[in-house]
Amino acid sequence: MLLEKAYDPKRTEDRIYAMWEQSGAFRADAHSSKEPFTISMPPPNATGQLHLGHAVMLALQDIFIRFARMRGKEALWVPGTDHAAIATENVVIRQLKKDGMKDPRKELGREKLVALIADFVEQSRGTIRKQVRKMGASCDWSRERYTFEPALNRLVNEVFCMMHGDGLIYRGHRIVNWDPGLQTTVSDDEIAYKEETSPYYTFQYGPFQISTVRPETKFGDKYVVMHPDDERYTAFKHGDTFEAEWINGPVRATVIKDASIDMSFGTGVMTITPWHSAVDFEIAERHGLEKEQIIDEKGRLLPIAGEFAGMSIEKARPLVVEKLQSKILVVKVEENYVHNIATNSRGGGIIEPQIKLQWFIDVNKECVQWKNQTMSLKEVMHDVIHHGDIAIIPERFNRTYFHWIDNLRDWCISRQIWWGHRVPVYYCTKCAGAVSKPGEMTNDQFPMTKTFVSVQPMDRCPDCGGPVTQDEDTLDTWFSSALWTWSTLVDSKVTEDLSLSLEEMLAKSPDYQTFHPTAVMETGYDILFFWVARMILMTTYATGQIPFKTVYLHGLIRARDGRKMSKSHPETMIDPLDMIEKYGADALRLSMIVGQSPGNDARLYEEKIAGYRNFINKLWNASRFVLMQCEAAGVTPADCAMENEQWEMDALSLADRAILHATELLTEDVTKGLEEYRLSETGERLYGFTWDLFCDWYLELSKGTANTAVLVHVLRRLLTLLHPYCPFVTEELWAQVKPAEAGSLIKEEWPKMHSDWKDQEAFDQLQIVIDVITAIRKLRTEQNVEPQKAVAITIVAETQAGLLSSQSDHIKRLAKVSDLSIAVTGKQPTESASAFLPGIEMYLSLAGLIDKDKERASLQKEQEQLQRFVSGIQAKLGNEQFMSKAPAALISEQKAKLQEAEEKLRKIEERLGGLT
RNA sequence: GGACGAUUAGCUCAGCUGGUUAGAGCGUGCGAUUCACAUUCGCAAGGUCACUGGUUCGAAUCCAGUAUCGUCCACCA
Repeated sequence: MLLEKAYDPKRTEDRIYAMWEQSGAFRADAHSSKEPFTISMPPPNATGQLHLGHAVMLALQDIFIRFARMRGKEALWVPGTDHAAIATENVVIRQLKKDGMKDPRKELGREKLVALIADFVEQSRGTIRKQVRKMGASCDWSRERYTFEPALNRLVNEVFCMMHGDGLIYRGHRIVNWDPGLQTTVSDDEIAYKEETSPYYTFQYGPFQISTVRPETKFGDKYVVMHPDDERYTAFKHGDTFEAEWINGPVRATVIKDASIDMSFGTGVMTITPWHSAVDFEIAERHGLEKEQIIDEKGRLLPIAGEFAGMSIEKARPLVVEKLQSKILVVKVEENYVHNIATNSRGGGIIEPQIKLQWFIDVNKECVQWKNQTMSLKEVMHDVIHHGDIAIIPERFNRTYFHWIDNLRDWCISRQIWWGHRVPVYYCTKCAGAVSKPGEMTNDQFPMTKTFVSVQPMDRCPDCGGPVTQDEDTLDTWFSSALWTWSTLVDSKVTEDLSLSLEEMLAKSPDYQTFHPTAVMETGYDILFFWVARMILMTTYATGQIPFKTVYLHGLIRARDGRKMSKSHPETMIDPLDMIEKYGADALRLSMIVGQSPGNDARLYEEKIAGYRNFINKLWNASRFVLMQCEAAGVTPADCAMENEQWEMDALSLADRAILHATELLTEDVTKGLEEYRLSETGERLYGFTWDLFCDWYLELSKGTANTAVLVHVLRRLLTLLHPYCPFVTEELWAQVKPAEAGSLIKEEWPKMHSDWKDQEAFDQLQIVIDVITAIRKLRTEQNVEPQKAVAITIVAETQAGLLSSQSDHIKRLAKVSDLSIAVTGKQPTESASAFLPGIEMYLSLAGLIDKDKERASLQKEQEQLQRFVSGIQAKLGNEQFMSKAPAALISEQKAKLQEAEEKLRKIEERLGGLT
């Protein structure tokens, strides 16, 4: 069957994908005796659209998993989606508001809103599934998971209870990042600082001058803080009080000395607002100072603001300044003060720090058993990277990771949104006022409540039988994502049995037993902290295992000009689905892999994708050529079985022996490259081999003298090696050339080396033939010989005459030579132009038409290059230090090169002398 | 303020543990259209490897510093 002239991915990809899926090729077996190899797919948001970030991750992981599968491992790639708590709730609420609802949370209530979001997710989840398939991802769909499914909820609750029991989870009044717009807390890592220019005010505050960009928070300020060593203020002692005229009348203020104050900044004095600033909060905690709330959760001023109460901060700010001005307390205003404001990276709302009662994970408490020691979560996280249990690629991210751990504060895990795993904690309404566990509450300004932490829903207080209420908060979405590598491997059925402990559930889950820890976690470096670090934290704690052995961090895909692709600049956006439609998934995959090194950003643009589309088409046409050769020879490709035939290497042509040798080398390089996760380099190697050696030389050389067995063998090998990179086209072509007994390529075994087929000498000899042909072509072009015109060539080659004679047909055909004479010795024919290779002289005879100027120019250029080279080597060899210190092999190599170059130079100079 | 990365051909990038006459793709110039492919083929032009020092027999590669760009972290009231 003859192939179409050009490859059409649209007629191939969906069909091939369906074939793979139906054949069960993606499915892994927990009871297999093969070595397991697992990847957990970072779950895309359930409501999302596939973007380039997903595309690159799918391409990389698919290469890893296909390679592992072909190498005979039990390869499992677990797909899934994320409920993306804040993001998803936002999307739905925004839509409801668009549809006319004023306050969806209030109007619908918790249950109805959550049900609506669940419906929405259910509907849109199918989109991403389809899109993942479009990329060719060979993941095991029978094991698809969802971060918010009941089984995972059970595990989330279980881990929460364990951690609470170990005192690693506590509830406390702490300063948190509050987003007044979204009405929820945000973790430290989700804060993005934005530069802003605002007026900067300096006020008189008693005997001091204090500065701020936020006058509206200053109502409750009654502490002035300065550095204990600040000589300007030695007159003031810690604890001194004084009276100051302030916004709403006189206040009594206290002097606090604290070493955290930067003396060189401004006046070196500041007032503090502990309720609305993390730094101030810490100072207040250190000195046991009072804290007062000034701004409410909606961002409005509280009664403490007096006449300003109820106003939004934006509205109050100028009015407060006005009032201070009227009291002549404004010392100066700097209009264009540049500072950073904290915003929520999801949604962009301005963050207003607040003291709130929240749930935290204690990262410093030493109570985790790890490697027979008791450590804190921080220490475990540090240990597994430090001791190489987990390797990060590229390694430099270790430093970033350690730095992050060093600065890590307790993780606030509660969120005041409804879409997510609910905090599994219950409060007795009757036992209110009683203290449940000592140390559970950290701030005794607030009343205590009897608290129960429970995996199973509770409705009665076990102590008094009174009614209980559940905690209103949900958990940070990363809490459940942090369990992903193993929670997805726990048998869903097992989680329904509430009598089982976590340990028992793990023991009863064959998938977990077989496939965890996973082999490699592949994700973008931008979520190293959010996710990778937290998986390490939670998984080591909960299961006693590391979640993965290798972390492969890919870079960001940027627009052609290096900018981040963003919705605000639609012209920079590349939609992977459009690109698949236009160029095919294989081309898109290659364009994102080759030229992209781990941890580094890479630019993508359409021409690049088109370039790889061309490559795919090249491969297609090479296969088409091989099939045509088989047809012409009356051979069925399926019957070709190089491996089973006893080939006498000597019976093969030079080109055959050389390509077999090169194919073995290629196989070695690709295998090693993929083992070492060097995907870009390996992709380039395959590209170059296919196009330059196989197509441009071997196929050309085989025209007229095709050895179909070798052709088919090399093509098969090439398809196999390329399959992880471009699975669709290779699978499609495989069907045409595969051995009769073979199945689909996805299940094919990775090639084994055949050292018998190595023949370095043949390869080197072919290289000489290639060089001769190229040199003749160059001579032709230089001498303006018309492409169709056949020429006469004389070759004088002392040692290689035999080789070149044996290949004279190839030289004649590929260099368009009609009259080729090859001799061991001889003189330059008259009326000819010359070119030289080591030990080989080539003369193009062209009676009366030789352009001597061009020949001279060409030879002179080469002469110059050679002279530079020769003098470079001579200097080296004349250097005693070099001769005594350089390795012997290098010296003899240099000597040989020198001799070769000198000889060639002599020939060129001889000829140049004859030209003048 | 701290850390990390980048700087190699017009553009986008390779170049692993120091020894190459520094590579690729795209683009450019010239030429080619029966016989796998114009999504093609042939030939060519194009680089003092950001700069300054150092280590070394030898540096694009290792070290130090400088400059420019980028990213992350911290955040100053």
